[in-house]
Amino acid sequence: MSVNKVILVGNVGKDPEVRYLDNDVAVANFSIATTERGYTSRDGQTVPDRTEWHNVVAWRGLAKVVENYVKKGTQLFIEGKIRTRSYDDKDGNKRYVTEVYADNLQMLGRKSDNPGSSDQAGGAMNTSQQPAQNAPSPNNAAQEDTFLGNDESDDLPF
Amino acid sequence: MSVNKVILVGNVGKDPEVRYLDNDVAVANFSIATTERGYTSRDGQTVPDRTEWHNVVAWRGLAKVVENYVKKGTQLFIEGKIRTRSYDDKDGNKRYVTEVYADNLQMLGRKSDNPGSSDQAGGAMNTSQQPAQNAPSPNNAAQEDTFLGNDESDDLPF
Amino acid sequence: MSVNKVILVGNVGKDPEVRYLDNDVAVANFSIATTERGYTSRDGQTVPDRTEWHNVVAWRGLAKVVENYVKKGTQLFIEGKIRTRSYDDKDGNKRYVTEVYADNLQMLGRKSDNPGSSDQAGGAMNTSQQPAQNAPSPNNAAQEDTFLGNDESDDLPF
Amino acid sequence: MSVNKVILVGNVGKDPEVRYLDNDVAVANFSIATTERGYTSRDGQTVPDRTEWHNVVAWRGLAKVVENYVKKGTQLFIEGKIRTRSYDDKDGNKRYVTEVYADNLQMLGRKSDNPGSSDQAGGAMNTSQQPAQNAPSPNNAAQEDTFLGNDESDDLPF
DNA sequence: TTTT
DNA sequence: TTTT
Repeated sequence: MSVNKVILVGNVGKDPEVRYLDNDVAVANFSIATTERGYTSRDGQTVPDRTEWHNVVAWRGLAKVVENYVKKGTQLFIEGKIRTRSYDDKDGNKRYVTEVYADNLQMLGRKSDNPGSSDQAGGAMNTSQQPAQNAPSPNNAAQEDTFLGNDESDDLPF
Repeated sequence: MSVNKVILVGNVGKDPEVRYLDNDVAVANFSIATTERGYTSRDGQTVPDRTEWHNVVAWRGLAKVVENYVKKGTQLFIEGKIRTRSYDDKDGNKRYVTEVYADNLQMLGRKSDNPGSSDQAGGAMNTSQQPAQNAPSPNNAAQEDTFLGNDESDDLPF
Repeated sequence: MSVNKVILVGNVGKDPEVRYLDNDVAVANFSIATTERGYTSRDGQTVPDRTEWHNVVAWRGLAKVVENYVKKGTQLFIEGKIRTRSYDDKDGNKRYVTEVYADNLQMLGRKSDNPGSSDQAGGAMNTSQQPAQNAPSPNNAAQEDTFLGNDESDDLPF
Repeated sequence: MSVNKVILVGNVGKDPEVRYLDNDVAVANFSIATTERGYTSRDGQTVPDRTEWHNVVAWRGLAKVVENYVKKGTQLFIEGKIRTRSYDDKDGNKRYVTEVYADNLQMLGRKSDNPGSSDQAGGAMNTSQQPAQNAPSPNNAAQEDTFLGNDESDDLPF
């Protein structure tokens, strides 16, 4: 009876931090920036650009993709949800931090933009749409030419 | 390397059609309307309301929710993807129809609006968000039953 | 070159607070809850429901809609963006709070759910999609000015 | 009281077609592909990749961006709405075609990917959020002062 | 802290 | 064909 969805496209600010829990579960943390263009209003008021930094958290398979292919500057598409968690700061005060919990993550740009990336690099990891579970081939070959092999084009509608 | 996402909030036009395949997989079909408000532009031009009808397809668990709780007039939130499929019409011509393949579906409105619905009725069915979460800390008591029925089930299409 | 989009469907926790700035601009603040269903994993682990509270801010026309029609318990659809702003707490420490800045807001449920609402009450206020077009006609001419009126402007705080 | 939103990230199939109506309004048409990864299910069933082609329509400013910077292969983020329109085919039969009417469009990838693009080239065009664009708001009162000064900054909420 |  |  509710929906909590976030969609971001932006650039990663620093190389992500990835750690492994005792049970070998991977967790990645990084921030990504989105910028709203500034402008000058009719009455001459200038509104500058506004950059928002989002703290993103990714788990498991997604965290591994992050570990292997995401780095400072990478442009990403992220689909996830908002989560606010609390923690006690050094003075014992309760603090809150809001994060974007990633459910899906896609590396954007052309292959050439993600040099470190193998074919699977450019691919996507999805904690949700993954139809099977075991998800066999991560994000394989087929993806490389992301585009080419679409002979369906011909028989396309209209 | 790609995203195909649709989000709709609208009202169902007729009672859905639900059928079961040989393998007992349920499939539901129904249409939902979204309406854009019309307006009068500065130059006096009147633009009328515009209603769009979307053909929605739901499978498995989602189809069962549809079967049990969705009917003519029901207000729904739908998350899914666009799919265009072809078929041959009676004259042997190839025709195309574009549908919204539902991955998540939520009944909107108060419980009282969905009389036939039990707690789970008002709930959600989600083929995607599944067992994601991790984050421990709940978030706070007060909200607990904020919204009842939601059993998940997730599911999956082919 | 970036996208920052949030979509929420949830229930308002308390009656909203609406105030007017010196320039008569309205600002509304309220929180809305979204709940993720808990579940029991295959290994018997129970994950409880998890409710997230989102601080929402609406300006101008949207704030007025909030003032007139939104109250504790109201189910809303909200489209907006994430914004984190800082402030100094009583001890002079910099604190951060993340909010959802609403660009579009829709009251959900049947009319009967929103008793105080007139036709437009139940309607939507949209700081962005606004005059969108409708123009039935195919693709051409008639549609032409389809767009004009859209400038939008709206928004933005700070 | 309704929502009709589409979000796509994909690659353009061919160079777009852009034409100008008598009133100098630009209209762009092009198709973009999104691909769902195939997979092998637990029972050994192989599900191949599935590519979906979306017909996109952009107007005015957006169409000009398309004209100048989008070409075959360009990776795009598109936000828009679903629209189905009808037309009569050569045999006088009513046919329907579903399109994505773009409200926002972003070129993805690094600058180097969009060689022809100047700073604004790589930028975004938004028929909705664009605050600047003069053009006053047609639509509704509430929106009127839509923008003006933003001195509110000071008197911000909380 | 990123990007344009 | 729905809803407001």
